Amino acid sequence: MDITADDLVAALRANGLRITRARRAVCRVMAESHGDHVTAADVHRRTESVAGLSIDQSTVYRTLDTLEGAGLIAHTHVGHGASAYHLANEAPHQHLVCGSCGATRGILASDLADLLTEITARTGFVPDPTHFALSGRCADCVVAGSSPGHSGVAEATGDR
Amino acid sequence: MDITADDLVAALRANGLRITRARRAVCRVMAESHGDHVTAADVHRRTESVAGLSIDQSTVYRTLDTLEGAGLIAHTHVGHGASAYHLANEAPHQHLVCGSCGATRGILASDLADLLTEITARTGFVPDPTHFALSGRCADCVVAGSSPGHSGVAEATGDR
DNA sequence: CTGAATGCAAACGATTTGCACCCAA
DNA sequence: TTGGGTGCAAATCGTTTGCATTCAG
Repeated sequence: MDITADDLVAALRANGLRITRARRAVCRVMAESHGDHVTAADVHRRTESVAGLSIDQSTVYRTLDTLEGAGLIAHTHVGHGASAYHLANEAPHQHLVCGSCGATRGILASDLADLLTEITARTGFVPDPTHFALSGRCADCVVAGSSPGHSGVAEATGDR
Repeated sequence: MDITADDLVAALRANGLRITRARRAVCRVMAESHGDHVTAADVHRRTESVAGLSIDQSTVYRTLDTLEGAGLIAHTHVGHGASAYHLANEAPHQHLVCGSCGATRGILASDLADLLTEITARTGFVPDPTHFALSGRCADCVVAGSSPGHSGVAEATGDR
């Protein structure tokens, strides 16, 4: 059930959108990115290597936007830096970003169902865990790193 | 136990840092901001009205950075836009940002303890709920707005 | 007196936008 | 043919940085 570039293109066509070289290239990159998160810059870079053609960065943004509008991809704010785009058919997951080493891992939203329900129960707010990352410290850094909880001084969170 | 501008200044002095007009002004603004989140731009604007003196935006950033380094304030990434600074003595809270109306509210981190513990248990990852906001839909927008979960198309999250 | 802080201006990365040109339908 | 897409360049927003000047200690 992996989505292919053709699936994406077909979906665009179905939405009455035009199929251009640039869109084909971005669809291809996104389909092949399958599984990991790519930034707009990544997509731009990859269209060159994958499709061997140079499309403008602004076109990449516009195309990603179009794909997102069509519900084919989604993006997540992984902290400070650039947004991460991924296929919309991936299982919804919360991104966990380590403030110390920068590592990113995901946890299935379904595994957080209880938590999310609790937030809703308590506040009426319905969280969308997929859209913003959650910062913290990964297991490795917790073990290796300076333990938090010292002189009442805020812990550096790794971003800037 | 509200922190005053003098407390902040004293803390800076205790850290061996110099007390300047700019720092005094930022301390005052932060102390008075007590309770809400202010952006660097807010601070800049308020130093003008509150202290009647114009300090450079870069100095505001540097000073906020200094205060943060001293553990006196902290900042949160409330989505797409500018970071929100607040006094470090506030109870740790997770920010909830409504993707529809932009409203922000907080939920005490202590209320999420179970959830956070669960994430750690499952992944080894120790989340810091204070540093990134969580997006979703506030109670009002859930009632009023289009219900999520339609044709498999990703829901607009309100940012861009 | 001396280095830590400042102001200024310029540079930054991510993203958006205006506009003339071009090509998919 | 025609307007939806594109490339290009310039603008935006939030933030940082280099450098000469200033001032707190």
